[in-house]
Amino acid sequence: MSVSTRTGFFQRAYGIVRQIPAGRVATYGQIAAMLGEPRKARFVGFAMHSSPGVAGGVPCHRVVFKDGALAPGFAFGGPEAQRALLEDEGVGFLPDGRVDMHAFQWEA
DNA sequence: GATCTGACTCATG
DNA sequence: ACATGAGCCAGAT
Repeated sequence: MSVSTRTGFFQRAYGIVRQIPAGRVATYGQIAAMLGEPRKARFVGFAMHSSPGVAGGVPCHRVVFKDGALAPGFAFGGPEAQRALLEDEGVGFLPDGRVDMHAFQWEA
């Protein structure tokens, strides 16, 4: 039984998020789809909450809503901090305060 | 081990 | 355009 066989859905989610290059963002549903389970989009978010953090190799700040919006109130210190991190990586934001998915959504 | 909950998303009112 | 409901299923209590 390899680690992947474990229930560790979270662990697999981390694996996907870890592959998101800097200056790119992915949606929860997109990551879930990469796991082969597009219905578990919620758990991808949960995994981020429980994630070891950027220092742990999980740039959860690169994971956003399908709309390009950020998690309100649950992002590390607030969506503003998340936005700051993304902008620092070169991600552009729309006047609406959302990520420009049209230009920065990550494609495997 | 049943119940509740939830960083989502889609459909409907 | 915004609010609410429902579906999804694994983790926490």
